[in-house]
Amino acid sequence: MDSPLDIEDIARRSGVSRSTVSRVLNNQTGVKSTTRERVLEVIRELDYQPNQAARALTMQRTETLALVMPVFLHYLFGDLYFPAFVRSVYATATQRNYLVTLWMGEKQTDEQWLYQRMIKRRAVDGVLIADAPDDDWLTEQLHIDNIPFVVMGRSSLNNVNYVDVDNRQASRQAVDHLMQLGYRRIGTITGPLNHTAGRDRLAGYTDAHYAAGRPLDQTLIVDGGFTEAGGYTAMQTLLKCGVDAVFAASDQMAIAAIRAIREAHLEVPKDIAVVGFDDVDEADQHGLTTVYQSPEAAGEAMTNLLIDLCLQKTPSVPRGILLPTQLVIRDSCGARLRGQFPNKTNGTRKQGLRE
Amino acid sequence: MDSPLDIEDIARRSGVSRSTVSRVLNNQTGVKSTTRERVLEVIRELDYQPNQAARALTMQRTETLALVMPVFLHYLFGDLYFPAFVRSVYATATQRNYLVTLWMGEKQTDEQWLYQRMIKRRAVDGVLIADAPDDDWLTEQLHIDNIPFVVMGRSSLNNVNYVDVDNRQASRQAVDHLMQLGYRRIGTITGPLNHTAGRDRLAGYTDAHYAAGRPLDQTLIVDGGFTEAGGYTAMQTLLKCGVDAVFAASDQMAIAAIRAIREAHLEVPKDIAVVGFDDVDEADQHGLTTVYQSPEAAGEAMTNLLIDLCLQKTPSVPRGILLPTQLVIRDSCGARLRGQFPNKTNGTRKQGLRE
DNA sequence: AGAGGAATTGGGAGCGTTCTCAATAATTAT
DNA sequence: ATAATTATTGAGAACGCTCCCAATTCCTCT
Repeated sequence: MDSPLDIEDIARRSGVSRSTVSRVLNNQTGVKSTTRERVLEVIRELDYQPNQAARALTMQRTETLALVMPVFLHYLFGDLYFPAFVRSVYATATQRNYLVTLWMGEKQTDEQWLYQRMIKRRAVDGVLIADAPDDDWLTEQLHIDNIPFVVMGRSSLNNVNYVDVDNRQASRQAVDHLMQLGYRRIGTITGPLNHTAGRDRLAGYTDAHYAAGRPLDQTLIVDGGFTEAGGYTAMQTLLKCGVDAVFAASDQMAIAAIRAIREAHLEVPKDIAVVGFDDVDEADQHGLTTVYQSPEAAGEAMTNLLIDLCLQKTPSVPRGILLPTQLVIRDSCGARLRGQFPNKTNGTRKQGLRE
Repeated sequence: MDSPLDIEDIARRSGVSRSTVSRVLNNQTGVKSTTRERVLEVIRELDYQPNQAARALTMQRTETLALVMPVFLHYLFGDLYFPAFVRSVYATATQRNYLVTLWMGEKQTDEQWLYQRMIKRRAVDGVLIADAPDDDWLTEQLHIDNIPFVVMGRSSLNNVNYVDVDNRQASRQAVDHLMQLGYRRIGTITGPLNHTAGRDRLAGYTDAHYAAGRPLDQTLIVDGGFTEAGGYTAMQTLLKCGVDAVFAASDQMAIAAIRAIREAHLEVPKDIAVVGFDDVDEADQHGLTTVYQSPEAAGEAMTNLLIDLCLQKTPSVPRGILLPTQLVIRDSCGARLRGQFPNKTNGTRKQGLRE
């Protein structure tokens, strides 16, 4: 009673061979429907499930994914993006009959250990990387060992499968929006330019200018390094150049910029309009117009892509998936002040982005 | 090259049989040290790790644990307790060479699916339950299937392995503290009494009274249901009874109580002292004296207990582990106001609790 | 040197599946 | 009715490991 059932038990009880039971289990064709019913009945009655290890051994496939998370959890769960992302990964994996194992290494040694334990031992079929570490030792290693993986965020390396939001397109849309509202001198606070997201968001800014036939003023492009402090000082620089609007490449920098503007005794959006990127939780409190990206869509896309990768053994050409975004109009861009977007779109989102 | 190495490869390369390699792998005795070195060298050189599925199949042991989390992550990660707990579980498991798979079901159907996929298929050896659900279908089922598991929080059922803080002792200590400070009429806002934590914390309150030879005034015991709203109204009730101190069975209720006190134009701690339980993040901002419990200690204890359970096949008598706590003195109890604990203990913790 | 014993080593079975292929049963066509 | 198909079923091997036990090697002691 204590030792679990095996496929032979089911075979005996239903008067067939284990081959037939196996066929029913994996619902393959070529089993007489009456037989199938009988076997299914026994399986249901005994609540039998095939042994994971045995199945993995023969099939050479564990149907389990690893999810690599940023090292520091408290940093991680500072906003609701990651929890939602993780949930989505789990939901999608579950739907496709996959298990997910969290990879949560602390020190560098843990990383090594986890690699041995999860990858080398073939405890998982593939890896989801939720953050792209700077020295992508992991990425490198996975590549060498030919293990399927998908990273979040467009990688500068090619040959890497990734899922990202369409930073360039989204940024362009944000800047277009400011232009439509009539702003003449639009500055931008960029992320670090050795970072793809930083570059892509700047590219969107320049795209908008080219498309509008406006010249690019290099003095209006200031690096904020994706940090609070960087955003603050960048804004101080921009204030000297006389801008009437600013596109910040992250909400964190945008919020710092607003602070800098207020401290210069100017008003947002009356004197200077601000648009951010990310739509973090605080964005709403600050009335920040920004670009929303869906963690659910990202998790779903990554997971589906990875599972597809795991299932086909022939290594295919790497794919990059760009997810759509949504501009969330709140107060900081001045659209409502100027009577546009009166109160129809009142700064909420999430409708329509995912169908 | 793409197909991973197997034990025979190592055997061939080092000129021994797979039995010997296996012995080296599991570092068993009875291998000549020169042979062992040679094999080890080859293993290191080829970066070989034994196949997880094959090993699990023969050993009847996956060396993987499931960690069942509360369903709603955003609720979960509202404070830093769970992240720290999860980290500790992972660290401990890693140390003992175990993998951890997150069990994160959304709907009831997911629960069923996960049970089949993880438990019935024997994908894990045991289960850690981070929250005790009301209808413990899971607990019940694990019991039936004779799967090792450990729950967080003392269960009302027996035959269950659990780890909990010593709620009773800690509460008694908190109330003792109030008594020592000279408070005469100490009320308590309890958790739900069909909840072991609720009962235990009330028991600590009564223990303190008995030990001090003080009679128990039933009107000073009010149920707050572990909720914000419950704590608030409970405090309003207590205000009518004229208390000079209150022990709330959770910080959430304590903070609500403080609000109620202030709204009655009274001061904390001058007019009424308040002590809470949990030491949530907000406790510090509110200057709340409270009982700290270590998520690291809990995670470590649970994980070690579970692994011990998994390793011995003979079902042992269920064990309950009670963890120590620490009273964190801040302002709300009035100890500092009254010149006690001047500024030596300044409301920090974590030192000394774990060694 | 030879026997006795301990230290090492290797071969075979088994863990619970799936998959291939041959065997059998059922059906259809002649 | 009988051969020719086709649908269904079962037996055996393989997946990569550990464990048991027998075989071999190496010492040690007379």
